[in-house]
Amino acid sequence: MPEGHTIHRLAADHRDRFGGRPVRASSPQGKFADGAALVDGQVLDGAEAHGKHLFLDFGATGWIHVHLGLFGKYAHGPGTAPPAGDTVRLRMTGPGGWADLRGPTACELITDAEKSAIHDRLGPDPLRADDDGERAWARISRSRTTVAALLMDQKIVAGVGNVYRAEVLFRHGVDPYRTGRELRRAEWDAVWDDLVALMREGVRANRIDTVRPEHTPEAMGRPPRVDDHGGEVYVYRRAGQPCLVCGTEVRTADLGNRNLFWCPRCQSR
DNA sequence: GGCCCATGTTCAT
DNA sequence: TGAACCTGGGCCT
Repeated sequence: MPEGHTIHRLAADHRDRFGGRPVRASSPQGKFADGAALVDGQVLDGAEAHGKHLFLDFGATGWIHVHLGLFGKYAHGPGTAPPAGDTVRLRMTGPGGWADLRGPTACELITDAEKSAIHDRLGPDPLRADDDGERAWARISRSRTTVAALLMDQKIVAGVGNVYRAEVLFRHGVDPYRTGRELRRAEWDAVWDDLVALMREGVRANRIDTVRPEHTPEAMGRPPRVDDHGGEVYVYRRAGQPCLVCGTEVRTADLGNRNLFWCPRCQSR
């Protein structure tokens, strides 16, 4: 489920649900038992996200660093937690409710220095207020790598995943196989600004919607489509379906072991 | 029950 | 470039 918007949303959810008060922490599955024990009873001072990394601030005790990876999921709610089962890596509870973490790639207690090292290897994040696209452009504009690959590289831009990659390139008519150095400055600026807007909306709605009102199936006089991943999108996982804008079949290809989706007509050189 | 797939990353070769 | 890791849903038998 996770691209950057999910993680920023989780940070806000943690602040709202647990912030400023002691939490109970445990690891029903056992793999984070030591870390959970250290944090148990401590006050959650804050939560922040950088790209797809979540950091829970426990002051002098350190930070819990969570990365959901491809399979990780959070479930949370008010009141009493449901039965944990044997896959909950981390359970936090407090007066505001509960949160269960399953299947993460990373769930570890880290120091300030270790946290800094993570920030240092991440590029600017469209969802972090102080970040901008300059550092990303400096690398993109020199690169012979495809724009599609560059957008997924967390050292270049933090937080973009397979859905936002496909969708933002579609929205700007950029052929995913163009190289970074073939991208014009104005195109990158527009892509970055759009990522900021799309991902902010993603945090708000807690899903990825990218289709402009004038391109919805209804507005285009086409039959309605159903997305199986919760948002309304142009090309992501729509291989073989007609492009919402031009009707050409959406294409897919393997790029670096991930599925790429694009419209060969709307996104031509 | 088994198999495939998925909005991800790291490490070994 | 490929394998490994982590979980769950959908679809097949």
